[in-house]
Amino acid sequence: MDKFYITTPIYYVNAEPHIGTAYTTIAADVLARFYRFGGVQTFFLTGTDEHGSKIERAAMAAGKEPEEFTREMAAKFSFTWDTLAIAPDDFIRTTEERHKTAVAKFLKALKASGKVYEGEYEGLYCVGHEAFLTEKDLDEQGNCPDHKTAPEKLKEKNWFFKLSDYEALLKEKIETGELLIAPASRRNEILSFINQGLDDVAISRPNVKWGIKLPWDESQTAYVWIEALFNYASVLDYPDGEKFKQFWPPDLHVMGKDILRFHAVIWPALLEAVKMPWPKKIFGHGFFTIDGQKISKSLGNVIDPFALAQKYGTDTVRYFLLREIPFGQDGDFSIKKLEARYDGDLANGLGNLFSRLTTLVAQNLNGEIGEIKPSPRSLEDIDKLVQDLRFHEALTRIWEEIAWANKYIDETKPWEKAKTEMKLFREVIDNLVGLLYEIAQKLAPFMPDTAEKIRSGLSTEKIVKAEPLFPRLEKIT
RNA sequence: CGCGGGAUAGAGCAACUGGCAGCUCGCAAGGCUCAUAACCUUGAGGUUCCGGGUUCGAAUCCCGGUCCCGCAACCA
Repeated sequence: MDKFYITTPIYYVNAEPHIGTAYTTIAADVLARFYRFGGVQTFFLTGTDEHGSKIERAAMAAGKEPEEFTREMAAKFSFTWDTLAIAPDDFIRTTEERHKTAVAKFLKALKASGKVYEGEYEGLYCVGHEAFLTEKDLDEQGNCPDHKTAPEKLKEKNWFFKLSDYEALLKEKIETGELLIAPASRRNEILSFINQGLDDVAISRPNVKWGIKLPWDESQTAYVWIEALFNYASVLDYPDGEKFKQFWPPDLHVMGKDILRFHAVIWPALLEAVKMPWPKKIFGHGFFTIDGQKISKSLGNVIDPFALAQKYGTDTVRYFLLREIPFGQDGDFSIKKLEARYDGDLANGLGNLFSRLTTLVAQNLNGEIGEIKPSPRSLEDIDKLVQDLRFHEALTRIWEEIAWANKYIDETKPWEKAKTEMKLFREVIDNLVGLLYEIAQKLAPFMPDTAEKIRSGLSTEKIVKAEPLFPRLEKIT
């Protein structure tokens, strides 16, 4: 592989970052770091989606102009990713000029493809919202839940994209694996969705002001989804930029399963229309429940990833999310589980092992070990697991090695050998240092800070007894 | 017959293409003293939701059922 272009979705700024968006972004960051360490030219993108009537309304509710509101929200996302040690190569906002100009070029190309036509959309229009609602939005009486009024049936003029023309092509490319959709259950879901028949989609709105105007019809703005998807190309300076030439197409789009359809159906069809290569792989991960309950604002169980990282540490949050839940499946989040992982895996496991080893070296070798010897254990299989996005298995493998090391220490009793058989003691220590150093390397994409502490702790001239990597929770709470 | 996921030890979960049913926590007994009251060993604990079928062999594949949960595109 000569390059790796990975993206998260751009997050809609009508809500603050939560545990779900953090999960997606951490997973993408782990992969980006993994490939970067492996010497692959890597481009990792995240960002914010800032147009649409919902944003207008959210800004109004906050008593702010959309520009100010979106700027503040984007900063909040960026800051949160920073505290989670997420290091994207770029952060795009759809209100930026570079995005708007790229989208305008894309829309022109789309129009020129002949796949766009004028039509009418009929839907349930709420006067209070000045927007269309879907049946799902309505309350039990069929009224708008916010305004308590019945929506009107209204027709509006839209521009449509002939998505229906791409049914056969989409099906073929997904079936042959030219477009990979993972995990397999999600792929099946998309295929059966396509088999039900695709309707054309509206790509514009006549009544939404906060958006990007259609180049050929300034009375309409581009529908946010259509425009937002294109961020993946606009960030690379589509169509002529150097980055575009180097990194297009995306190697992997990571996202929650809720928005897989947009990425696996509409997005490739749009690209086909303007003759752009398709992304290679699209992965839809699962959802969280919190203590077994669905995440919802009204239940008040929304988890703030920033606060979580503050309290438990960035690496703890990164580790927990990817270790606890098999990537691709739904899972449950709870503080209790996080603390159990912290105590069991991080403090008692990795942290304690590091303490044992550094103390042995400091006490018996005056902290001097010379060159770090190769690991006696092979950890090669872990790379493959990470490439396959099987993060929880990769971490399980690493912890098997930690367990092996603890057992090895107990069986070889180096504290006894240090008194009698110095040569054997050295051998045991060399093995342990070599292994732990390699563990740190495998761990680096997941827990960059911890990995660095271990590596630097072992590669100094004089090793000293380490400070606990993961202090006991009762001491930090 | 809208689509999908789940049901495995007291709890929480794992087991890619069928091959001795595992992990963590908890519980019981023992060991160790290098280590963050950490670590190691052993043990108890299972009808893998139910009923059929395929197979030398099924948690895994097929058929039928029960219960729980999510999603249902112009809602990002």
